[in-house]
Amino acid sequence: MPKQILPKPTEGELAILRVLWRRGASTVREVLEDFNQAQETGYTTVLKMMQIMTEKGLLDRDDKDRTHVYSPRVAEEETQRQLLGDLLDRAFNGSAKQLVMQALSSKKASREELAEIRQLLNDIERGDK
Amino acid sequence: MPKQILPKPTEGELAILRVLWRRGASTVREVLEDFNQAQETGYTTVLKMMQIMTEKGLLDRDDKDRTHVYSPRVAEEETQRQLLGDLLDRAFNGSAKQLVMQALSSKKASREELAEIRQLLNDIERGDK
DNA sequence: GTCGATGTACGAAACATTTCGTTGACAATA
DNA sequence: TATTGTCAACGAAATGTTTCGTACATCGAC
Repeated sequence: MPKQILPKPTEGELAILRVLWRRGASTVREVLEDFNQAQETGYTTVLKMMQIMTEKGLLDRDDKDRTHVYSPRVAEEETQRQLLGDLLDRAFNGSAKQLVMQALSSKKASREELAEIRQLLNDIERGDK
Repeated sequence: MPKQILPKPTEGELAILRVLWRRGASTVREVLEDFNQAQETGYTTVLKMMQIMTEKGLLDRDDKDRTHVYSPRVAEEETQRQLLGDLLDRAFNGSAKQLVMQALSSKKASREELAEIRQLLNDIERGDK
């Protein structure tokens, strides 16, 4: 039983996770200040969410000092995979191809990025199956 | 002003939309029966959701007969684009490349599908930019 | 030690989503 | 016409998420 299933983060929870992934372990105030570049949010709002996320197992909390320090308990890639897989099932009928085609055609990717994707395609075709 | 912005469908709403996209215009009971292949749901639950979706503009309702007939007001591809773009911003920091790489590496796509994707890459590289 | 700033905890309000019980209209049929 | 089944409408309960007011503890400056 290598890994427990963590709940899918809500929209607000994901916003907090993104800050922690970028900054690393942080206090509530640090997350708040990062947030408030963009939108106004109250201190206790962020605190409460991070407390709930800790209960859910999404964050770890170091409370040995008075000012607690939170860190993400889930890796960014893991969460991306989870959310993407979820969307794949719920909106794309499980068709990865459709999803990728939409992502490529409707969104901007630079020439270098396209080349990297092409390289990945090569690896996949050669590697497995 | 060619097109109004429709709200992002919730999880339950998306499930209903998928039935309608697949079946075409349907009654509440038809959607319900489609649903109940998989999970048990009450009639009034589905009815209520479809009423709300109609209010939100996600569905059209033909109520000239006693049994109303609902149809999706949003195209499947449009909604896919919307949800994918949303996820791209919220979880992938806007990097379409990262998203595509995750989708390709973690999920199954057949050889033919990979070829199609490769073709699309060609088209993109040739066509624009 | 007192005061003000900063921190956590707690509980509830505000809001959205999902679920369903009940009611009254209508229709088919016995 | 009386009964039974199907339907839409309505309202409310149950649940989950987000927001924040308040209370209380701790720390540092004075």
